[in-house]
Amino acid sequence: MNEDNRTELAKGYEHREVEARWYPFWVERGYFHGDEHDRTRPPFSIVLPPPNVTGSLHLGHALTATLQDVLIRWKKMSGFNTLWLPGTDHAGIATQMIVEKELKKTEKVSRHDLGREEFLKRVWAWKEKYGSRIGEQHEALGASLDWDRERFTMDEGLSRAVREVFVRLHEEGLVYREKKLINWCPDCHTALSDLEVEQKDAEAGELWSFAYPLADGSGEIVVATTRPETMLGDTAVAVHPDDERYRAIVGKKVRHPLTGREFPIIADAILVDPKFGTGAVKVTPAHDFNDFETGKRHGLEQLTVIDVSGRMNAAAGPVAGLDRFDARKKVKELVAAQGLDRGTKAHVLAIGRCQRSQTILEPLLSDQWYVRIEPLARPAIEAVEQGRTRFIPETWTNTYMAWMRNIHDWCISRQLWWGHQIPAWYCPDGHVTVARAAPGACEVCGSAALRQDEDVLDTWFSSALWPFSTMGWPDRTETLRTFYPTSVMETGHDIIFFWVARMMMMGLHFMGDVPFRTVYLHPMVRDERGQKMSKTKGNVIDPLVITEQYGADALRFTLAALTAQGRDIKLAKERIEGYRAFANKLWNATRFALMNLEGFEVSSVGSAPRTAADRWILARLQRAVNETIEALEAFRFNDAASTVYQFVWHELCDWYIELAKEALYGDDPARKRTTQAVLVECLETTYRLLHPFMPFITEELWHVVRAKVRADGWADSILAAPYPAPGKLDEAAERAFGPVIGLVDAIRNIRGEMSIPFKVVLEDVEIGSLDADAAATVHAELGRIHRLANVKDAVVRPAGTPPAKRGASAVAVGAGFEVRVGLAGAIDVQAELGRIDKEIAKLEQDLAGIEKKLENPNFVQKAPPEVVEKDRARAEELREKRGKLAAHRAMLSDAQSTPANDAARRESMETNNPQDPNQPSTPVQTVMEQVQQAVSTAAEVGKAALSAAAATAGAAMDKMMPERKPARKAARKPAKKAKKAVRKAAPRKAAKAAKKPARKPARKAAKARKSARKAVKARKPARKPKRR
RNA sequence: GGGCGGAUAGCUCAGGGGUAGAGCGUCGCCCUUACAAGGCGAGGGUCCCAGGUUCGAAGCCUGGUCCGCCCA
Repeated sequence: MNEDNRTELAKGYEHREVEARWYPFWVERGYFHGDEHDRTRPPFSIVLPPPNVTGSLHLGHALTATLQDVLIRWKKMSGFNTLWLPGTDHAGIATQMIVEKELKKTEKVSRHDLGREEFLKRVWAWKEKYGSRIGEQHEALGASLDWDRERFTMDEGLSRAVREVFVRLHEEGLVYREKKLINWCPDCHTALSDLEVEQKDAEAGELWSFAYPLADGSGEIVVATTRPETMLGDTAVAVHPDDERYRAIVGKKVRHPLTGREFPIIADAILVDPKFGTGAVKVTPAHDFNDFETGKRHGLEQLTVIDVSGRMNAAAGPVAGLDRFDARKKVKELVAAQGLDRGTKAHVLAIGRCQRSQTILEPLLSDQWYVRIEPLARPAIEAVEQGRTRFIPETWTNTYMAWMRNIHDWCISRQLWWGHQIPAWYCPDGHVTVARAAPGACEVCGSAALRQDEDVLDTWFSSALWPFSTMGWPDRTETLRTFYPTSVMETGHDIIFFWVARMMMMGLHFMGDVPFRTVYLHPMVRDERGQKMSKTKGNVIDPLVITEQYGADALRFTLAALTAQGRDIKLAKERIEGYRAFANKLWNATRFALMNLEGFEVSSVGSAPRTAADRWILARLQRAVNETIEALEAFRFNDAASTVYQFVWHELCDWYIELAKEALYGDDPARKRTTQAVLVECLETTYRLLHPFMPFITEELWHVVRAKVRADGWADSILAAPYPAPGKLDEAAERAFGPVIGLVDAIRNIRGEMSIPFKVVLEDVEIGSLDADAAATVHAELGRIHRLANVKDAVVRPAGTPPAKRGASAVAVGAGFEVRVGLAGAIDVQAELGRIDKEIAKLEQDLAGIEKKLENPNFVQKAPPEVVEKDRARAEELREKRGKLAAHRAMLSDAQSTPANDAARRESMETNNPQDPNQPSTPVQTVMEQVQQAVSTAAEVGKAALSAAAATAGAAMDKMMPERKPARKAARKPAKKAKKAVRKAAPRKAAKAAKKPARKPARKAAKARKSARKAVKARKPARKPKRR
């Protein structure tokens, strides 16, 4: 590792080089290892939701990995004994299908050609080959997984846990085998659980009616169906018991027109809706779930007419051997031929499809294994009711509860080869022996001729055990003792039923405690058009592609920043680019620091006291730390990310680094040293704060700075360093610096509005209307103000004194300060006056709104006193500001030059030979004339620049001068900025309470304006287009 | 059919009874020696609609429209 000697950085952040360096470093030093013997630190554990072993991670997995790694790294740095346990899932159906497909393609063989044993060998080989990709992807993302504990659901240990659970549940009567109607996929040839059935959006189908003749020849009864082929399996016709139309024929028999079978007309209030169709329903107990239940109620025959492949079987008589959909047509023809067709109507219906193959499922009668779920669900409901496990976002609690309370027995057998073979053995007499290991003899008859059940268990059956099977259960391991229950289950909300609910049930049943204290369900990641990512749509993105292009830190930060509660994530590459820029920003901030830390060592703390700027940034840092931790604790990843982002970019970089240059480039060694110390403290703390989100770059920078400042006391890895601790906020320091920021903003704004380039030094600047504290701060920080606003020799008036009144100036009135920028000869006084009038009018409108509110006795009496007080203060602020502006207006008005003077000035400008505008120290008066010329010309050509061409544009300018854009809002905007500055400087609540200039009118006035606008807009034909 | 969520700036979205926010994009200026993956400044809102509660509603309640998702 060469990280310890480098003390310089490349000009831009190169993620590839940096990211390659650190993962091996962390792994080799064992930072990811959870210590099951450590009882000194509190445990914090997460089990990684195991991805499908033969799959490849997509961005949903990247989100999972990111959020969990954020939690783990944060907790680890916060002193917890962390464990993040990785692993993969054998994903029965999916994997088997992939391998079968591949075998068909490459070797042109089916699994049946190979035989079970050989096929399983192939799957294992496949797993070995592709399973490693998931590891590489996690590595690229920086996931701090404890690889020593990596597990696979088909490992011997986990398989043992599966058998143990199955056997115990069987012993307890909670696992049973029964012949019932199940969802069958004719394509995958397996049973599915209810959850694996996808109800697609309503599909267009048709409702076909036909008549069953009564067996006694006394008439007919018309029934309707969406599945004509199943009529061959009909064993009853049902009507509603209260239906007068059919009362007389209930109990009679009908004769099947195609097979001649006779079966009864029954009355059933549950199945039949008399208002639907003819009010008579055909009943097919072996091919419809409702009919199955009806059949049980009435003791009807269950006649299976469709086989496991979806073909009509021998019992289907005239259509035997046909595919079910071909049979559908044929049946209609045959029935029509007998004159019994009673018409077809279009009908929209929901069709259940196989989650894997999208094949239309067939309800099929067969022997399957089930888990009796109600006894398991009850404790899982109670645990959540009692708050032993809580859901975040909370809204998922309802979803969980609703499903748990309405849960059906779980069909767990699958007619697959890839999976945990069911530990049940059958003797020739059909007795079942369930055992942990292959039994020698049938437990009923002692027969030794045993055959193991060929089916395997639902993959989710083994996943349900994941939180404890991975920790060594059924043995009572130290790992279980230390890390169970896990702290957080973090996964997508799409598997709340499949997985979360089942883990709850199994954990409670076998461990006697919930599997996790908190369930955080994250949103789904969609593409930038909001579409779900899927292989069929081809919009699946491999995280490796993104990490390669933008860096893992950028991807991680993006995902965290977009993870707000309650909405899906639309991932756009612009967003990732933005956060890559953020990484670069931090990189360069560090680069700047390194360039200015020559000779500085952490041990050599500066002797000069900290300045207001120093105290300000440290206070802001503490606030960022507190807010980040608060957000993390509430799983508000987006808030945490944006807090750090705002601090780093808009406070540390935009302000403090610029402020620091004053001292760093100055010649006061003590001040310089203090500044260096503060800068290092800010950066170093930022790295730690940011580390969980951006592990690579923070580790890199930490090491470089550590070497530069010889901080031998720092940990060997940032991951081993403590997370920044929450602390007391220094609101006084935050507030105290407000005027400095406000002033700089105000002057910059005047520059912007008046089109004065930064390079032009402002030589006539006066600061006033400060209170005593602010005046002291401004005095002390004047050098920095000069630098940031490019001002020379600004005059600070004594506390309480406004700037001197002087014409041809722009004035900004902010919260607690007033600044006058002299622009002799550069101001269009008339326009400036107009602007001020407008501004005053606006102020008055705002003021009127507030005053009206304050005059309302209801408001004053009923609103909380602090709200009233705030409005009073606001009103006072507005009045004060209005006063100042009015004074400025009067002064300008007095100084207003006559039209003749203006003309004379223009005249002289034309004949003047302009100086080089790039001369930095050109007096403002001269430069301003050139600027004006340039701007007025440029306004026409759309490109304002101080160019020689503009300067010599000559006579054309004369016409344009009057049209020159006035310095719009020069006074108002600084106020706005000042408001922002106060916000920046003060805590949000304090900022709210602080006096601030008002921009927004009271609600009523706003409403009035709104309706006025509305009236105007109403004339426009086009309304705002609907989103989406 | 039942349930849940969403509708806020051009886009993507935070927020949530007491001054409407961010990122990106747009416009103007600037290659000011940490960063052009940058700096400075600006513009941009019927917070879906209609009622109601309240001193005060974008937020709460009721109803509606549209869009998602889940369950049957």
